[in-house]
Amino acid sequence: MAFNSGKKKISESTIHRLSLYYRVLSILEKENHQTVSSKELARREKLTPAQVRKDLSFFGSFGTRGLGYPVSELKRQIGDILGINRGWNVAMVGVGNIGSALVGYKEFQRQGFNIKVIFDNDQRKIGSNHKGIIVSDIRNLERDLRANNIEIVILAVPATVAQYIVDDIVRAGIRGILNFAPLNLKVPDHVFLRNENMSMELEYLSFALKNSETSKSGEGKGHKI
Amino acid sequence: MAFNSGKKKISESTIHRLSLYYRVLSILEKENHQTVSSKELARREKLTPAQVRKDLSFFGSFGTRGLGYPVSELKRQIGDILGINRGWNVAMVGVGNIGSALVGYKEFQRQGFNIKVIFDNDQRKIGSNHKGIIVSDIRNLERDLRANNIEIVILAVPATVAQYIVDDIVRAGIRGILNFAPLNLKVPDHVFLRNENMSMELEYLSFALKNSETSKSGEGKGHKI
DNA sequence: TTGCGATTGTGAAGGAATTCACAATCGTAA
DNA sequence: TTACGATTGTGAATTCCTTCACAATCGCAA
Repeated sequence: MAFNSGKKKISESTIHRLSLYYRVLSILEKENHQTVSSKELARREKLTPAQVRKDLSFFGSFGTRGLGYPVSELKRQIGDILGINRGWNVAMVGVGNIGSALVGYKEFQRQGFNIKVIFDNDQRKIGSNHKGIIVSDIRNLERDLRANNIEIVILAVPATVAQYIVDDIVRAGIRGILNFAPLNLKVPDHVFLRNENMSMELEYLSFALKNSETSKSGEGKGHKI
Repeated sequence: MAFNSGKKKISESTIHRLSLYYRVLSILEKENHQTVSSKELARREKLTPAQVRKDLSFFGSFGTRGLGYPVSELKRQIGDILGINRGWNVAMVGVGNIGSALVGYKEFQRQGFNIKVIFDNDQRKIGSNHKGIIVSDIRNLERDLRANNIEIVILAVPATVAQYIVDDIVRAGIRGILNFAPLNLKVPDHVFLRNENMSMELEYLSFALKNSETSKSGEGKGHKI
């Protein structure tokens, strides 16, 4: 393929799978593999080889026929596509249960998401040290987001106040928000909002277990009822 | 529609959307709405009314033409479909950052997932009290999972030990596992394993932001490159 | 009791994502 | 220098998912 000149639609699932490939490639790199085939990549992620090749083909041709893909090189390329090689300045808003756990979550840093500022409204927390970062007063949200060149905000506050805070965040010029609060937030069109709903997968398990009691299902994509 | 006699394939997305409907219905119930139309439900979740109706139609016909769906009744029905009304006994394995945050996560209980036991291998944590639950020694994993009739396990341990622990969990007869460790675990066919990958949505944001700099995209499903 | 606006439930159509299938092409070994 | 097994990249075929479009039918008002 020539180059990524033409505009193509990339599906959400493809992007999510790139994340998976990236993670496996990191592991393969540590295990000193030089190359990897679409077959092996697929096996590790429970996908088909064709799926892997198709996903990658949207962005270019990274492999060598007969050999496979160069592990480190492909990892770097996917990192470029996802935009995680460049690194991002991230702020955490809310240092309750979830928020403080995520501040200490190594995986984020490893993927290039650097938490630079933490906000809370609790006077007892403000000024305290969380994993080397001093908690800021949420009343200075807009000012401190700008001062630290924050590009992405992770929101881990109670649902009751989430919308007000999002409005502030948007006003500060932030265009990427990851929301952990269990509600649907409103943002302008130019802002990217993603929701992390941790109950969802538990509920899927619940559904699967409930229905497997009668109709013993294997590992297929869907479920019989 | 008659009844759910025939076996139909239900897609993963449909189940995930049921979770969304359930959450919105809980909110509508609190706001004292008696009925809700597919149009309104769709608006709140940024879906199409047809999608909402089709999803529900897989499981029965819950609405009234001209009126919409009865909020509380539909919520109960979806709860039944997802299997969350009956409640589940859940164990948390690993009380590090993520694990201890999730133990205190109210949303799980609210959806019928009751954390009954907590395990860790750290002698300093074993015996200590986490949100009213005494941390058990992971060496008693199999015994205590059985003793407490645990049906679902949430795994929040370092990637390095996750597979060993999963093997134990499977040996204890558990058939539902929610994994937070960043790796792909192997389980037998009869066990349902779901992965929660919190970096994934951040990486999607990264991709979206990176690509929006040039090709200003709106709120469509996919992304141009 | 009839008529009307609103909304569901669902086959059929349309669109999107996945898989198939194979030509192209690599590294390697004789 | 050629022959071969392996593997990619990709149009075409297929499968899966979403949206359309409309008959069916409800509550309500006159």
